[in-house]
Amino acid sequence: MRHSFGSYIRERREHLQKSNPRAFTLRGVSREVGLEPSYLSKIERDTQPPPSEETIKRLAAVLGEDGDMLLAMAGKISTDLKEVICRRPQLFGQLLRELKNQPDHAVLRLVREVRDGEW
Amino acid sequence: MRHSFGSYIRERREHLQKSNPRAFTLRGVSREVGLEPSYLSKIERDTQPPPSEETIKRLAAVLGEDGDMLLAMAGKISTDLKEVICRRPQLFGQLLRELKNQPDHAVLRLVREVRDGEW
DNA sequence: GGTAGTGTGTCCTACATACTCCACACATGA
DNA sequence: TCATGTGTGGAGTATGTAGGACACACTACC
Repeated sequence: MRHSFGSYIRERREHLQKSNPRAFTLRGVSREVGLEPSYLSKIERDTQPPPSEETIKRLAAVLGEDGDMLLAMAGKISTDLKEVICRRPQLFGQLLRELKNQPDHAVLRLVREVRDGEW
Repeated sequence: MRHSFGSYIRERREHLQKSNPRAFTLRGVSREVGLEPSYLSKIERDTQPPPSEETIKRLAAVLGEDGDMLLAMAGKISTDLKEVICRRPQLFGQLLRELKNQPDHAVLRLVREVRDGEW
């Protein structure tokens, strides 16, 4: 992983700040997300571990980032995905371990297969 | 889910106890797993929430159960699977949400496809 | 030269997690 | 009858999680 959670958030926020200097200050974003500025500051500098799943999702929404990806950078998985797996743990466990070392395009092909119903 | 985590553990342990009365007492298993008997007792009666991932895995080994399944009953996912997903969160997120409502046999077919390299 | 807005440092807290420790009551066989 | 083994009850503890409160220093503006 090239970026830690915090440094990525900071980079993204500062990027957005370039085209909208007033809204995307640390204080602006923290207000929007519903956090204390000092807390977000510590998160962005990786002083503090990443926040909770819910907070990460709100943060993703405000920054226009993908929730699953941000959660992954925090080492977490969305509860709705967790439920999918927990409902059929052996089945999906097997599938995921099988796909672990497959290249992206192979997995993607599978996704399309299922979606387009080619079976 | 027909069973809670605790009641399932208890049932499985008592089943094994039938063919091996000395080894599969609550105290015997708790010693094997490395827990206090009172703690395991509370877990089996769902007084206490399920234990940690590591403990669940040791418990699964002692009881001859599938780790992923026991973890799932506790609402958890093995860290190795978590890592697989966190490495490519969007890809696997998409796949899992696509497969969420597919029947078992369809998913199983996918598993076999990948394993047998039919592509 | 105040004041408004920026990020940051330090301390604190409430709650959850993952257990242990010790005492107890009951049953069982020697 | 008494030591031994069984499950259980209640209390306590250590560590982690998820933040909040508040003061501070710097900058820019009027």
